[in-house]
Amino acid sequence: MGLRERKKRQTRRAIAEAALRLFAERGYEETTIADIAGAADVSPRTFFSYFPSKEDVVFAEIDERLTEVREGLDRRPPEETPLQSMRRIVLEMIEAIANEHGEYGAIQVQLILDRPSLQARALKRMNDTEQYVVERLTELCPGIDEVDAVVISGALVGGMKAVITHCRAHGYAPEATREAVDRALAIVEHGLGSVPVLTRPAT
Amino acid sequence: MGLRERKKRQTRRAIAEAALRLFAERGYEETTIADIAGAADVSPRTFFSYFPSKEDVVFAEIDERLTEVREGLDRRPPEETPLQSMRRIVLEMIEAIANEHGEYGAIQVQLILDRPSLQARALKRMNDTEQYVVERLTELCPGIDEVDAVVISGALVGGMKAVITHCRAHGYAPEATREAVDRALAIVEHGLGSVPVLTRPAT
DNA sequence: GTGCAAGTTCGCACTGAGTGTATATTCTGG
DNA sequence: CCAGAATATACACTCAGTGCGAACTTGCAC
Repeated sequence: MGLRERKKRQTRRAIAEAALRLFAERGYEETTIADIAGAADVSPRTFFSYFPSKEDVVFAEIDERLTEVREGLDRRPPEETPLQSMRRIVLEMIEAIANEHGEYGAIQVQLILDRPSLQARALKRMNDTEQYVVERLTELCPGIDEVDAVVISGALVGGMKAVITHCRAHGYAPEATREAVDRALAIVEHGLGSVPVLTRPAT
Repeated sequence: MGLRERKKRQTRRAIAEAALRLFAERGYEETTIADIAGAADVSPRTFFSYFPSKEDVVFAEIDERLTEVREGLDRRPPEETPLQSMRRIVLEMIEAIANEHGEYGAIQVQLILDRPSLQARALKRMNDTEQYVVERLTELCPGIDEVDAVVISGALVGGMKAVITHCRAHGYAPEATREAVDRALAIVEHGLGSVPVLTRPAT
């Protein structure tokens, strides 16, 4: 790897870290591109050759994580059922998020949860992942009904979302996480019919 | 209702229609706030006292629709099970969308599907609805597990999303729609276990 | 009607995100 | 060391969105 590419990585990292640090210190809206560029020792214009927008810098790492999820889906051993794959990947992802806690990961999540516009972008990414799951699913199970595939994918990703939310609220204790994942997947597998309160009229 | 309020409604409508028309004619990015204001015969500054942003004008009607869904949830007869309520509300909503087809409804959906940033906002709204369903659910079924509630809500709204997507792709034929809704809800109710391809290893 | 208070529109000046472009700087391969 | 490519930067620009104060319209009391 040449000097050129190394420097590029370095600059990208410098910008991302400066941005996250400033966002944490003084807030997202209160930080301008000029501030970030100044802190990272580049020109404001250069910021945009590394990140297409101010929002994207928040998602830099998260995108890498989502790429890993996709790769995990692609690499799944053939003897696994789709549900087993999902369980494995979700657990891996939660663990990765939990481990990242010391760095800027927590700040990112905090930012995304606070700013509605960032929330919207995060949901878009989730949705893109959902689309990807649909594609893989139709590829994996030829002849599967289209509605089935979309609903299944939605339920799986929805469950993942639920677990992440739950874990953030209750810390990342490993057994509790595993429990939540299993509980979510049980519903996805056996249906809401297994939740009694839903099948009888409730006032 | 006084003259003041009538005029306000009128202006709001004029702005929204001018905006949608221009978006359809020359594209979203190619239309500036100044263009819209000019077409609606108001000052650019006035636009922002009716809509907080350019994006929001696209969602004006859709927000009303979502409000209706919430109201439908609030008004549900006590003898219905939550699943039955959901089926009813989804069918009502699809029908409303289908009827709106003659007006600017189609343009709105087209815009949202094309522009990623609008897509993100639409997903945010879906997610807010999901939150609302969770709240109603915990209110309706005291003592329900938190993970359960989030997964259930995610699956229901995911199913709704699936049906809307499916209907857009295949037209809004009433029986086909009902079929898709029932298919989606069947999966949600009885679980993925009822879809054979998922429970055995598939390559 | 007249006048006053409240609501509404508008013009103006401003900030900040993001883009196009031309110029300088830095790296790479020979 | 040099030619050419990649990268960084300065500059000028568009557009979304905000704050503010002045002008105007409406509702209401007298």
